[in-house]
Amino acid sequence: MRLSQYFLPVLKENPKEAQIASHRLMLRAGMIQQSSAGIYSWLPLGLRVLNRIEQIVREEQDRAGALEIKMATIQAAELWQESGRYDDYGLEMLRIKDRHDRDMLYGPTNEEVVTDIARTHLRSYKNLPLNLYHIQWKFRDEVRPRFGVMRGREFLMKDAYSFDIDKESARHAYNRMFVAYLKTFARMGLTAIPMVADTGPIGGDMSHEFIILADTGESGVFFDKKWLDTDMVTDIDYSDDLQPVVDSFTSIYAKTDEKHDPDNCDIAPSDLLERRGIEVGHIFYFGTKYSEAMSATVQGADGKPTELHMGSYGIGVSRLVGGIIEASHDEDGIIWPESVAPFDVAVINLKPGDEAADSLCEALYEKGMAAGRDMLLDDSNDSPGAKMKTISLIGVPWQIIVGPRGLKNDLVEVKHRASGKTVEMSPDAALQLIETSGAISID
RNA sequence: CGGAGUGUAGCGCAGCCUGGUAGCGCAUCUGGUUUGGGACCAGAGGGCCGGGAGUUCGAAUCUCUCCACUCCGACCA
Repeated sequence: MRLSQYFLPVLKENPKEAQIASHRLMLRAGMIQQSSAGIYSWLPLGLRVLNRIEQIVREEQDRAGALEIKMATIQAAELWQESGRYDDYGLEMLRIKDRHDRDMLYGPTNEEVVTDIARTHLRSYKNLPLNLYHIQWKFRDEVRPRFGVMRGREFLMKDAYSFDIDKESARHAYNRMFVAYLKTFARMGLTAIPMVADTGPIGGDMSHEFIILADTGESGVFFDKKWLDTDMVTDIDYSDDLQPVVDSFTSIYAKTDEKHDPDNCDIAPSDLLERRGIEVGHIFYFGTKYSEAMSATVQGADGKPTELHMGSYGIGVSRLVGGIIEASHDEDGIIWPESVAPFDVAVINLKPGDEAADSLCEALYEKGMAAGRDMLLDDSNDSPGAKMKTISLIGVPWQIIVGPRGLKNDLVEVKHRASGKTVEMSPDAALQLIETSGAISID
């Protein structure tokens, strides 16, 4: 992408309403624009990041054996009346009437719809296990939206729903999602700690929240300091027995403040840390709560109708955009992990109009694109200082700076955003770096 | 939903107390000069001062009333 042809409305000044870093930086980097309280439009740069995060989530769900569907945003009230939640859910649910005066709603979650799909098509235990997920916009009419996309009313969520014949089998589904979440968040460069959590209004007895640590987080959490040194990357294969992996992670103390009991906590006070955190995922098993209410049964091996055992597994996709920024930024702006960055490499032409600089930038840009990298070419006429500020603000991981200083010696400068390191190298070496971006060090 | 605030140019703000022709910085446009960390000079455009109703000769300013947004708390991917 050429910056001169892009839509990147960066702000020099801090919007007054943005109190936390991620909100402030998303507005300043031109990623989002507020539409109304807790509702945002995603501008080109923000959408790139959102899409990359969504894609990582999708890939890991697919690898874990879940199947992608897409359920509607608008749902009929009847299904919710059947489950009993139409009256329970409260004012958070946005209720709508259609032209026939039928009660509809904008889905805040999808248990009812997916259970309806399951009961329609699942007839035998031989159809199981099954895990269906979708990545769809939700609406919850929060009392107090805040922190930009971290607590919006409209938000993008991945929600998966597992169907099994019994609790033991459901436990396997739960473990697969547990491991999938470890892999998903690790790919985004996050340390997301699985914590024993309250099950909330949905109920159930097996639940973990995945929480990334941040001072601005809304959840109070208590955990063993061992977590800070725990490697969250797991390369276990789904064909292996996942229980030991899950056990090894869940054996280290970590609970949200709702579940933590200071008088009944089995680790030494000196090992216990209290912090704030951002909930980016939540998995739970809720048994037959919905299958019972909605008569979702299959025929078991004994020939008798058996209620489905279900679990649901959410990831706040749009919230992750803010969460990653909270975890990774400095005074100059965002520092994107390479896996979710909107662009891989920025080529910054500090002397546009200069024939040598122009042609070198073009060559680097074109070759980078040909190598499959997402390139951003800053071919604008902004001052050098403004260019450097903008590129740092939007957090492109690698910057190739082309200007008169280097040109004299036929060199360019390569800057690594995360480390702040800058080195001079030949254009060929820079090109090689582009092609292997992330795989080599600039030391 | 309780408490506290804010609405004036695209963004950030002043003016309001004490009523009298709408201001500043940034951004934008034109011309010129610049070019290694948010450039400089000269000029220009851009506003129903959140909406409505009052008081007044006269309202951004005073009164009432809606609306929107923000912050602090209780609730949530």
